[in-house]
Amino acid sequence: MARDGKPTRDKILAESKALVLENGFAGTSVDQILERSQITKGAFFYHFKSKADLARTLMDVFSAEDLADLDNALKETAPLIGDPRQRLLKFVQRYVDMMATLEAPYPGCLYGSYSYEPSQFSDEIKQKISDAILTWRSALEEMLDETIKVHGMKIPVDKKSLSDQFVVILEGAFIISKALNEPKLTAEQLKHFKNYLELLFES
Amino acid sequence: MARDGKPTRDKILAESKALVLENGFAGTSVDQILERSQITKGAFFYHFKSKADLARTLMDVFSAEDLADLDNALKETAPLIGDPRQRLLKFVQRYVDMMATLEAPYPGCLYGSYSYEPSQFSDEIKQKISDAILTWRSALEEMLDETIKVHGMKIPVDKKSLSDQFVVILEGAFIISKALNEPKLTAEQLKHFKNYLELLFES
DNA sequence: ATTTTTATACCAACTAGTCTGTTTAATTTT
DNA sequence: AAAATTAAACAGACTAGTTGGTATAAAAAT
Repeated sequence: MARDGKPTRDKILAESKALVLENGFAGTSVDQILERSQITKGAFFYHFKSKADLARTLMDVFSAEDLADLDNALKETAPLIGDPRQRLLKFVQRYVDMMATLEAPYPGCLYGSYSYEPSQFSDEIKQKISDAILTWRSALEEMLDETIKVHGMKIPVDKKSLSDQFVVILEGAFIISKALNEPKLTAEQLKHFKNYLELLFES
Repeated sequence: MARDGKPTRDKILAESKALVLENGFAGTSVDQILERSQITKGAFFYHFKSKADLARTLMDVFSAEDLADLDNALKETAPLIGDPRQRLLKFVQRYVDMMATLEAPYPGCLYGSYSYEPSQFSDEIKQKISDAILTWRSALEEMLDETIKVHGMKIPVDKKSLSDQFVVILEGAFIISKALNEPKLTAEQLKHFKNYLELLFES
């Protein structure tokens, strides 16, 4: 048999992700990755056939984790499925709580990072980002549908764009939280989204 | 005296900004800027003493334009100062209308771009970004204060973070709009912020 | 009014160093 | 033995920045 390459590969992925969020992808050199990961060039190119291959893998891993977390949030709130309004609010609250624990601004989202240097990435990668965002849209739209069925809406608003607002606020809050160095800002912003939903679906 | 260098300088700034939003700052080479601007290296380094100098100038120009536009929006809505709720809503609607005219996703905001490769920029530049965002916060907070004095709030919410939400939604919407290639998304997202304010300050 | 000067604006070629990626041979771990 | 990794040299393209010189146009001097 042979030795296990997974720890090395995981270390490369973790350090690369952090570096990309600090420097941008184009601004991160392979040599920087080697230094942070404490590995050699041979090891890097053993695991990734190119820097572009790393970019793709980073996004694959990130989006898989992101969507797995969405899935968890849906499952955790599934018991409230009989009260869709409560379920929706609980879902949002889960992310409020998550962001409220941060002691430093969230280091950033690869969707946002990649979107600000789009020419560096292939269409395949951009498609993956788009797919992930649309998965969030669908998940929230379904919860909204159920809620509207039961409660109606205080004022008529566009359902699709309301679904998008969750991700929009997250992405925006990550940027502003970093720019102002205010770790709690993201949780506060999500709380406003929850407020908005509460006002829209008053009981 | 001598010939006028302003057109050249302006061309460099315009093309650089576009390139930075496409490739990121680190991902944009001076040679690329030369090619797009149809100038030579000598001309570039005549106008900017380094690439870092360009980064600083780009942000100076961008934030100045951004804050000038904020100032315009405040002045345009100043006649409604006697009805602070209407003024606030009109202020937001102005940006809804502006974003609704876009036929392609907004190319991006330099605050967001710079925030996703923070190591590339000096503290001075980051301070400029922070100052600009805080200026937005103050402007909205003042309008909110006046509105609350007259109308109160339907539910108690944090005023400072509510002020921030305008910029948060803009930044987030720029990213998601680009990622999904949906030009109208930004206007729709701002509309939700307006809805939220209307629900908070029902008459 | 014509020539000369001057500061600015700009160009083309060059330099020193960095970038990603390759190669090779030896070594370690299971 | 097979897989994972080190170490180091190397190539070719690209990087930011420099240099020495030239073009332009207005002002100054004649």
